Amino acid sequence: MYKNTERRARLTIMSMGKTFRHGQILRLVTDQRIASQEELRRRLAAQKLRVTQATLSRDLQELRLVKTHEGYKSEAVLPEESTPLPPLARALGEFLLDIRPAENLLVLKTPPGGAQPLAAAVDGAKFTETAGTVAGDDTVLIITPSKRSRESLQKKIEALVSRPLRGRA
Amino acid sequence: MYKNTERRARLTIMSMGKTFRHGQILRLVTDQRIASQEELRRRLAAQKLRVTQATLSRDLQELRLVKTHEGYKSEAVLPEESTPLPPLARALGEFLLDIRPAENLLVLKTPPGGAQPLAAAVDGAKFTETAGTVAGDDTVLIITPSKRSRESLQKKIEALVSRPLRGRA
DNA sequence: TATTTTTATACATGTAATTGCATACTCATG
DNA sequence: CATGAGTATGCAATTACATGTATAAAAATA
Repeated sequence: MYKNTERRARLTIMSMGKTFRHGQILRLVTDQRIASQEELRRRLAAQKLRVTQATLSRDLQELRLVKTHEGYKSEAVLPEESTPLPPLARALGEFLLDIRPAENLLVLKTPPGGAQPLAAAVDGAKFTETAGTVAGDDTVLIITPSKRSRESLQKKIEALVSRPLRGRA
Repeated sequence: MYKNTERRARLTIMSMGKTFRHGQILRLVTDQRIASQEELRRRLAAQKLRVTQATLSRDLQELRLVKTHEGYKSEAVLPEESTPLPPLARALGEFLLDIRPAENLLVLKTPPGGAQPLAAAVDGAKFTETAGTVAGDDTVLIITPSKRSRESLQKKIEALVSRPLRGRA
């Protein structure tokens, strides 16, 4: 199912609520501590997504989120707190040519063909500041919610660049 | 109604139908020369997949396979041709995972590969607020002239998402 | 262990998706 | 322009989904 659960979103108006809701659940769950399905229900309701606890129980199951002492987490990332930086540091070292801030945007320049892999690495790092990334051939555009968050992100990236990768950061 | 055992079981049954058939069609079509839907029907029937020509006509359309002098081919590898634009509401339902406002930009997140079709649908809607759109793999960036216009556009999109076209719980 | 809180499920219901059938449409030929 | 092969589509029956309600099961607490 979903995408089959997997990959393919169902083409239905009905699932419109479901697909988006799943995305929201993932977002809520990853940046804050949701202690119960009831709490999650309230959070969603606060943004006009009104469903019952029963539905959330099913959603969490489909999303394979499990409850831990710190809220719901993806079972996949449970084993170990992923390694966000190494891949990014390497990608930056290999591709980054320039960093150009622009208000709430951060533009990364690379040699031709380097944008996609670098963008993938940036995505993989899952910075909380990034609202999204778009990559062309030699340019990666990172969108952040505000100028402030862009500055924060920029510092992190610059730190990775100036200090070549070494063991875990 | 059937006795539901488990949600996953149903899904499996479902995908065994259409999804599996689609996979078989792709396989057959890529290694041999299928000259007609009737021939395809016979080939599938030979492996216990019995459906009518009408169904195959629909399948081929969904798989975006077009007929050429050498049988059915994926349109993707053929000279470009515009794909019918899915209505925005439908595209949103199928792909939209999250909406992230950022100053005068609106970032729409989708599952991998969903950005292009969703962006096409957004373009098709011809909102007066959009100055332009850019799409990567799983991110659609909509640029608007101002924060104000972004807010306006955001509301319109949110309305399409949270409120199904036809009444529903 | 009893009580309360939280999560999972059987069931019913409303919708949407899938598919076969019959038939219309298309296009190349004679 | 009639014919026939091949393809598309309106309609109806069937099947599958999503979700709420009510309630059971499980977990946490007292």
